[in-house]
Formats: sequence, C-alpha cells, structure tokens
Amino acid sequence: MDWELDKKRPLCPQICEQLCIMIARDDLKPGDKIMSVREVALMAQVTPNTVQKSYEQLEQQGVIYSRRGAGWFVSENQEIAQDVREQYIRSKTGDYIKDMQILGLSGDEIEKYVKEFINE
Amino acid sequence: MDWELDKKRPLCPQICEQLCIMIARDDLKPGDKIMSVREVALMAQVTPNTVQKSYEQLEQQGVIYSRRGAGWFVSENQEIAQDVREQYIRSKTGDYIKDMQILGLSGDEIEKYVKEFINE
DNA sequence: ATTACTGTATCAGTACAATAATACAGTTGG
DNA sequence: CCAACTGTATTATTGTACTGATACAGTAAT
Repeated sequence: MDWELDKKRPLCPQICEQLCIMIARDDLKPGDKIMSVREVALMAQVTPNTVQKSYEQLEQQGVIYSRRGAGWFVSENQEIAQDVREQYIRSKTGDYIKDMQILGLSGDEIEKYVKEFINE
Repeated sequence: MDWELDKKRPLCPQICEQLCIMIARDDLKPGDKIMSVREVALMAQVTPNTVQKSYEQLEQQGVIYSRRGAGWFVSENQEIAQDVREQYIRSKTGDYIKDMQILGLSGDEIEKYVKEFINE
C-alpha cells in the first residue's frame, strides 16, 4: 500500500478510501489487526489525530472497530468486506458512466474508450 | 445545466468542471459569451467572488477569457473545445480503469460492470 | 449622457480541516 | 511488575475556502 496522499485534498476521506481498498482487495481480512494510528500517521506523513478521525468514520460505518489499548481491527462480519468491495465498484462505475453520458457519449463510444484504457 | 453544487466539497473546482462540461458538450461554442459572475453566483447560490476565482482558473488554462465590463467568453481557439472534451474523457476513463485494476478486476469484469450500468 | 449591466479588487469575518503538543488510560509480552 | 505499545481526549494554532459587503472601472444600449 502506498500511503502517499494528495496533500491538496482533504486527508480523512483519502485515508478511509485507502483502508477500504485494502479490505476490498482482501489484503485485510475480517478480524485482522490493522496498522495503529501512529504507524499510519508516520507513513502517510500526517498527524495521528487525522488518522484517528478517519478510523472513527469507518467505525461508524461498521467497517472496523477498536479495542482500547489493543488496536484497531477489521470487522468480523463476513458480509462487510464483500459490501465494501461491491459498493466501491458500483459507486465508481455509476459515477463514471453518468459523467460520460452527460457528455453525450453513446454506449459504444464509452466501451471503446474503456477497452482502449484496459490495454495498457 | 444544473448549478446545484455539493456544498460539502470545494466549490471552485465544481464550477470549473461544470463550465468545461458545457464546452465539451458544445453547449458553449468558441467565442460564445458565458454567464456573468453574478448570474452564476445567483443560480449556484455562491458568492460572485467564488465564481470570479473559478473563471480566473479557467482563464489561466486558456479555456475562457474576459473583456473588462463586457463579460466572459469561450476561447475562440477552435482546438480548445476539442481538447477540453478529450482530456475530460481520458482523465475520467483513466482514473476509473486504474481504480478497478487496483481492486484486481480483470478487463472482462470491468466491461461487465460497464455494460450493466450503460443499460439503465 | 445616462443607466444598467459587466469585470475587478479589497477586507474583515466565519467555518473547517489539519497540525502540534501533551496527557491519560487500557493491553500486551517479556 | 514493567516497559512499550495501543486508543482516546484536549487545547491552541495554522492554513484555506468561502462569505458578505463594498467599491471602483470599463462596456453597451437606449
């Protein structure tokens, strides 16, 4: 995982997304311990405070949870990981198709561009 | 055009993108007068100041230009509109494909999702 | 010329994200 | 037990985006 964040954009959403990607990729499995707020803060060059806030947001979505003093862990609920993956894919795909259709692109044109970029 | 911006995200980039979309769609053609900062401000529920700043950013990219007292206009350079369109499509497509591949999706899987969302 | 529109500039105030520093509390392994 | 790690909380500060108000200057049409 590359914890190189875009400092020009809000950091918390980026940290949340990175975590979600790792879960969606199954790099982090249900129940796994994840990196501490201080570890991530060091790698991502941000404040522990910022990571804490990001983790709390994911906790609120039920994706991860904390045990005081012990660390943060991926939710044991097996469905969550699959949900995170599906929602990520569908959200990104939906946004992308919508953007292209607003520009007036036909289905065939969209597929043409998609195929072009897959082969690289 | 729906000037309903997402107030939770930076407004200037959103205003810039809306303008670019209108140019890419050919709703605004080279040389066309575009809405004044005050008009857009009113419709988008933002400050004229914010629109001004957005316009200045697009001006720096050569997409639009101003004539003091007269208004803002789309660049007369015919290439610009085509560039805006192509760059928009390629940027979005590239980002999307990259996001999907990071998740480990194959080309076939990506195309499957794309086709699914086109039919809606 | 007057009027009503344009762009442009400035400044103070607000809201929020993130920093930086510090402290406290719970867990774990040697 | 103890040391080294965890999460959690607090406070003050910074940087930035945006607001709101106001003012000035150029354009264009009647």
